Amino acid sequence: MTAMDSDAGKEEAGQASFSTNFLWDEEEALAKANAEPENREMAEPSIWDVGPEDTGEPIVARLTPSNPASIEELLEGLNPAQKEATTWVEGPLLILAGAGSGKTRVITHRIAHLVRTGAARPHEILAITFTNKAAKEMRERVERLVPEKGLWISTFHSMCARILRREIEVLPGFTRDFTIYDTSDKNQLVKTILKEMNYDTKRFRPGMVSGWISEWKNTSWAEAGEHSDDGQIQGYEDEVLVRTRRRYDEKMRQDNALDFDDLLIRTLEIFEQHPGVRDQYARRFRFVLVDEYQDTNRIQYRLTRHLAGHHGNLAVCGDPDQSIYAWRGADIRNIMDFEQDWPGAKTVKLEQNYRSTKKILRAAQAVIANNSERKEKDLFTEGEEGSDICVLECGDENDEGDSIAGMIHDFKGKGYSFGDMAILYRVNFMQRALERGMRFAGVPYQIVGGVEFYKRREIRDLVSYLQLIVNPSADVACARILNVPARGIGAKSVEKLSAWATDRRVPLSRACASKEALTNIRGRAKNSMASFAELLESWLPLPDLGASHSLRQVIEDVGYWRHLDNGEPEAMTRAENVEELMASAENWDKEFPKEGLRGFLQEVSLVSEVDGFSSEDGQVALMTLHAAKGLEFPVVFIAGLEDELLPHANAMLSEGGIEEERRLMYVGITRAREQLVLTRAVVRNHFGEFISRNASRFLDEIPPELYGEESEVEMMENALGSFDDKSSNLKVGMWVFHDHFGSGSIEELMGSGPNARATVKFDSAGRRTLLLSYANLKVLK
DNA sequence: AAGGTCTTATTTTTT
DNA sequence: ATAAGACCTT
Repeated sequence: MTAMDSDAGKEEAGQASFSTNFLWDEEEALAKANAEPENREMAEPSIWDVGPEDTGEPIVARLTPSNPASIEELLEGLNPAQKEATTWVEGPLLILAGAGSGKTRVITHRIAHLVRTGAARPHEILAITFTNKAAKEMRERVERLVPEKGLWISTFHSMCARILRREIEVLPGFTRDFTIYDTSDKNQLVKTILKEMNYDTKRFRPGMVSGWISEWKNTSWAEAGEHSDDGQIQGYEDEVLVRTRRRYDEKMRQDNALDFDDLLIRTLEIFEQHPGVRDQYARRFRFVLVDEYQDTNRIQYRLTRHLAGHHGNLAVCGDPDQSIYAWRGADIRNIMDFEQDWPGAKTVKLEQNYRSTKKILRAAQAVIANNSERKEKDLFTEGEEGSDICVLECGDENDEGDSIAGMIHDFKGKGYSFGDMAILYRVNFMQRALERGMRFAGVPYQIVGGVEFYKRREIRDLVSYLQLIVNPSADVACARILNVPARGIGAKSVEKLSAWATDRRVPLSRACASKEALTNIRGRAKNSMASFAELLESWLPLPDLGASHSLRQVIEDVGYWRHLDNGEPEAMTRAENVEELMASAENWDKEFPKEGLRGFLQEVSLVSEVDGFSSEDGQVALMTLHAAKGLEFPVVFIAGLEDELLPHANAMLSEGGIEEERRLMYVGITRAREQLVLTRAVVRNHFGEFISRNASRFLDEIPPELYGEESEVEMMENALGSFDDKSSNLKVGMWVFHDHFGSGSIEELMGSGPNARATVKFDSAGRRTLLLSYANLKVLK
């Protein structure tokens, strides 16, 4: 409480010092921190605990390597640049790490070096990664070098969630039992609000509005704060958006809920309004590391600033050429301007690539060289020349899947294992056809990301129950399961209940327990709501009894098994998923017995399935190019190399869009160690329509001498086979009929054999280019 | 209130 | 092509 009280009058000061001078006045900060006695009770250590405070002794005084030999050993096998980055102790450090240059190795060794030299105790180190998977991997690798526990290795989001669990109660309305709303919870809430405010949900689609809210938070809020849109509402659309957003924020507070953006924003708010709280963390983390720094946004930048600004012991690591999240607010300036931002910064470039063959690296560099705004770097490898890059031109998306599966079997025969290979693609919908190809050819595969486990209906239902148990204000969760399993509570009844609750600013779950709220509701719905309230009441002790106990209780009390056993074909899978959730809850209780249900829910909200990916499973990995960041595979396929797919059509609309797509291509190519296969489909089924597209411009950017001769051959072989040559009897100017597009005239004929295409001007469907083997055109004379 | 059929939008990328 | 939503019937 002391922190809050003494900070109350410092709001202005906190803001001012932020905008004028980022680096804190050290003495002032320390004096402030020391004036606030630490009176938080430290219960038994748990993963959320902040741990012992820094004693304030200078770092140099600590440099007492207990075992110089162990440091020698640590640095063995590092190249000079890697060694330099590893052993740099104090002050800002920028590590510009090209793809495959041993970046993770440097980070983990750097952490080990800090600990082994005595410069830092493990709990004084904060390492931030981009995904939970990367965090997990880094933790494992560090643990091999530093057995001590207590390091914080997490994503920005997990770190903030963790801080907020302790600190959020300084913000009015929130309690530490807050719920994390994910994207679909958020969409659900936005939709409810749009309806409540009588806006047209067709014109203002919930997904689009919540996207806008997110963008607003990461730009306007980040620049100008809470009131940045005051007085500048222009036109109806603006008004709808702004009013919806305000209601959304209000509702989030009522629900005691935070979305992904809020996790960062609220933490920042606390840091800025309550410097005392911030100081505790800033003093504790004497060394801060941020990985994938090129993909951090302005809010994350400011958080970093708050944590490391005091001592300046900040090491960031990244590669501007791999910045692929500008669409999500990542700001390349963070890394580009690092040296100006942090005076006296040391810069180390890691330019030796240890991953890919010469040919693969050359291809990657040839592509990325087409980007204009770059920080020059000279990536090189002493590795082998390697195999040619293979380009496969396929008939359609199924053909693409089959061809890739075929090549996977070929590679398997050449000594690669399935787990050595990955198929990357730009958009998730491509997954389906590729999956089909794998299944057809008996290739074992795993999808990384995509439709996530926690998004499945049965999982969401049960998680919603648990969320509601911990946080009775979580209306989105409540609305979701009020009638699951079916209890006879229909839309009309929910509407009445929620109107009553909204009027009184009372959570839905409490409304169920109110006689008054139920007066207008009759029959079965009324009874069900009342007994639902009783059920909730009976669950009050659950949060302290562990995740798996809670889950089992819920399943039993609501008869969830019976609900699942409804004769649907998916019933089995759903039951299996529930079993899996049970298993992960049990596992959680075993691993973190102190965390209980609350910790489990946090884990569930922040950990995606990408994080569960393991390369040792002997399965081919299927994932988007974005999900592949940070990974490497001996064999990489990149599918869908078509213009408007990669680069994606939508990306071309925004400034710098093409360049970001090119970086995405670069990321894809540089995932490959030995073999790279690029595929494209001439025709692709989109929304049930066949459309043909040109080869990606990025293919032309790879020097032809890197392609093998076999590329062309494979192309023909794959495209041949099943199709007859139907081009012979067609001529320009002929009238033809197409089953889908109707009648039209041939404007142009291209290619031959299986690749023969015709551009037809249809009477109603416009001009289209069709692959003749598929189009089945009938001549009308 | 629940279950069926018809219409409609859906596809960038993710913590 | 599919899934969610609207709309209709029981």
